Amino acid sequence: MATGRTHRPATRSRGIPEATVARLPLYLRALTALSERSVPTVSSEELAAAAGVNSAKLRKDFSYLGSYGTRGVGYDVEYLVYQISRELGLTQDWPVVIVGIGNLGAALANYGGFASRGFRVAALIDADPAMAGKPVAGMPVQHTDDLEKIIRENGVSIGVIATPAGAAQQVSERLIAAGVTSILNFAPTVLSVPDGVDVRKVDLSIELQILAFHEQRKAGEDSAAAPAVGAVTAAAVADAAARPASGARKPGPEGDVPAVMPA
Amino acid sequence: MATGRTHRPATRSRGIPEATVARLPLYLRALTALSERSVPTVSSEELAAAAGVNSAKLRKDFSYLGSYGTRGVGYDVEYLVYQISRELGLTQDWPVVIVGIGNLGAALANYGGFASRGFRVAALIDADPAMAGKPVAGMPVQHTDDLEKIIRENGVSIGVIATPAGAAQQVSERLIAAGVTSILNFAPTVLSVPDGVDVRKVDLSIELQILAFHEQRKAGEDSAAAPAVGAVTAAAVADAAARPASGARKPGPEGDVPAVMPA
DNA sequence: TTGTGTGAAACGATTCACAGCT
DNA sequence: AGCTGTGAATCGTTTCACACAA
Repeated sequence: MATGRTHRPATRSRGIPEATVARLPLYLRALTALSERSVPTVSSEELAAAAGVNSAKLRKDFSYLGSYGTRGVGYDVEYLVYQISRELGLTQDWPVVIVGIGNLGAALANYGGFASRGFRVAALIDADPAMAGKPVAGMPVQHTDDLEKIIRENGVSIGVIATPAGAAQQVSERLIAAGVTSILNFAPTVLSVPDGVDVRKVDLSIELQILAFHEQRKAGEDSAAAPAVGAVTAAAVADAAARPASGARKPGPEGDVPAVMPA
Repeated sequence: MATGRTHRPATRSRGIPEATVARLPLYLRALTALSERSVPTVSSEELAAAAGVNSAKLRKDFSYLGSYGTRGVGYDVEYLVYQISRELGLTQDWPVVIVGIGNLGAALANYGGFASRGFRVAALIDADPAMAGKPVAGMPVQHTDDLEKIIRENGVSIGVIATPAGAAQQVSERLIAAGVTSILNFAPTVLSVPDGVDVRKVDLSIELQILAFHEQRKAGEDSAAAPAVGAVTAAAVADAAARPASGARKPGPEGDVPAVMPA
């Protein structure tokens, strides 16, 4: 999961729970697919299946938006598409800049999913002068020097950071100073930003680590108390030693092998 | 946030809460940085700041792993790095395949964050025969025909899907049939998989939509009851009309403009 | 004295189960 | 008869606040 930064504490009585907001895009996608197949109505059961959630949750989610269904019938697809779009703010145009046009930045620039939903890539920005002017996704890459100007002239309020970790904090500061108030961060760093700025983080390696945790559990279960552990990385074995100097220490729940991971 | 699929219901008394698991990689990264600067110990306060969480949460999280700190002092960095790595299963080697070598797949293949943490890209797989043999990230792309063989020969249990949406479900079925039990899905589709298989989803456009929601709120607040809405997309205006046929209907909490979004 | 470890309280999200509308 | 909308019960997560160990 991408980790969100603290939001306004949902004081406003009309507040939609954060967990619900995070699912609206999911419903929207399922509804859009139905709409394309010209399906006029769906039941909460059907739509929930398409979105991969259970129907009680979906109905509760929709209840925060208002009463958009018809008892005994279901939801009108087109109407619901519009209501959710409006709630998410997708009925307006969001110009976005992508900073850091490496492999990932280029992938993002080419990603069709943005353009199709109210987002418009207003500019691609990179710090490498050699990149300047080169076309990526049919658009010339611009140099970081012009970042502030680009943000202001295009009225950009959402920035995407796809730079190396080292540059991310500084880039975020420049974006924010120029007027950006929402950031999607792909760099593996914790950004520190002023209040009022939203940051969401997408971290590829964190997702894999979470999978590894569950994967490890499965392996451990399949073979009860058996050995079953896969090959240990060379680095982990090589770099043994390090352990706190102090004396008695409760062992971890699963043994206490001294070693250190690569990094 | 990436959306996780249902996991085993944490019955096992020794179960670590899912929310905690999701933060361990964050702590690990912060600790690794400290380790590189040869910092010997950290307090929960310092580490929490570095990881972007509050210290009570961090201490509670660590308490699920065991008692690895020293009262009055803090945590031993190296020791904690090892304990968390072990808990996450990163002391073993995880071969991973990436299926779908487009822009995003190539970006993932080149992403250094994998290799550095127990993950090894075992193979790159693509359905396009023209890609076969081409080197990406120093590795020849292999054809989908050999998918099963590759999975088996390398003992791969984690697969990354970076194909177009249309191909994702079928790819996931082949991966699973060949022995994969964890999938990281970048395609914008809900995968349906058998019990026992973990799926995590990363969806770029969903993250942006969540940001747009909050961004919209900010705009609405700044200008009280003023107009303040940005330019409406041409498509949204063009495609008015559609609305459920039925009569009386409670209006949504925020008006009831008839229109439909692009898609 | 300092900072961990943890019960207990507060909060938020999910699920249940059914009243009520169509 | 069928399916939504929603209070109430449940479950998981976060925060509080302080006893206790170094």
